[in-house]
Amino acid sequence: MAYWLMKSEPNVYSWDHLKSDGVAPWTDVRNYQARNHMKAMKKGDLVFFYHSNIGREIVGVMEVVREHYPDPADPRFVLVDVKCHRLFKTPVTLAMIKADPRLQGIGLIRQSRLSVMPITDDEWRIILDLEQIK
DNA sequence: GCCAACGTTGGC
DNA sequence: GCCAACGTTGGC
Repeated sequence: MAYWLMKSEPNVYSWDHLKSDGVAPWTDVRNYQARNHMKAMKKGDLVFFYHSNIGREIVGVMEVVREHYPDPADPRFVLVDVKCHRLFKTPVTLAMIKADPRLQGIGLIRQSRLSVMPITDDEWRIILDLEQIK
């Protein structure tokens, strides 16, 4: 199983929106690198939900329930369907991630504009640790 | 194919 | 509101 992180501005589409939608397509990715990551996602993969701009924190974990299919709004890009898996007890903030020497290689820091990125097993475990610590 | 101009993302 | 990073566009 692989791990990922996807960003959304919570005033546009937040964790609570997904929670009330149940299963929903992840829309509006218009970057080829991000799209390629979406194409690599498999059913059952887990995905950190990051609130960008407002909050700047990982709020929970989603699960991929449908693998990539063409975006009807622009067939050059794709959608995946996701659902909420588990809400964090406390969000893991960007500040916490930046302050952790073990997470300096994470895409969230290295490629701050990328909205869909892979997360290594180590990074995944460290972030779950940070959730417990706070 | 290069690169300047421009637009977007997202942290601060 | 500013700006750094970086992707895209279009002229040549």
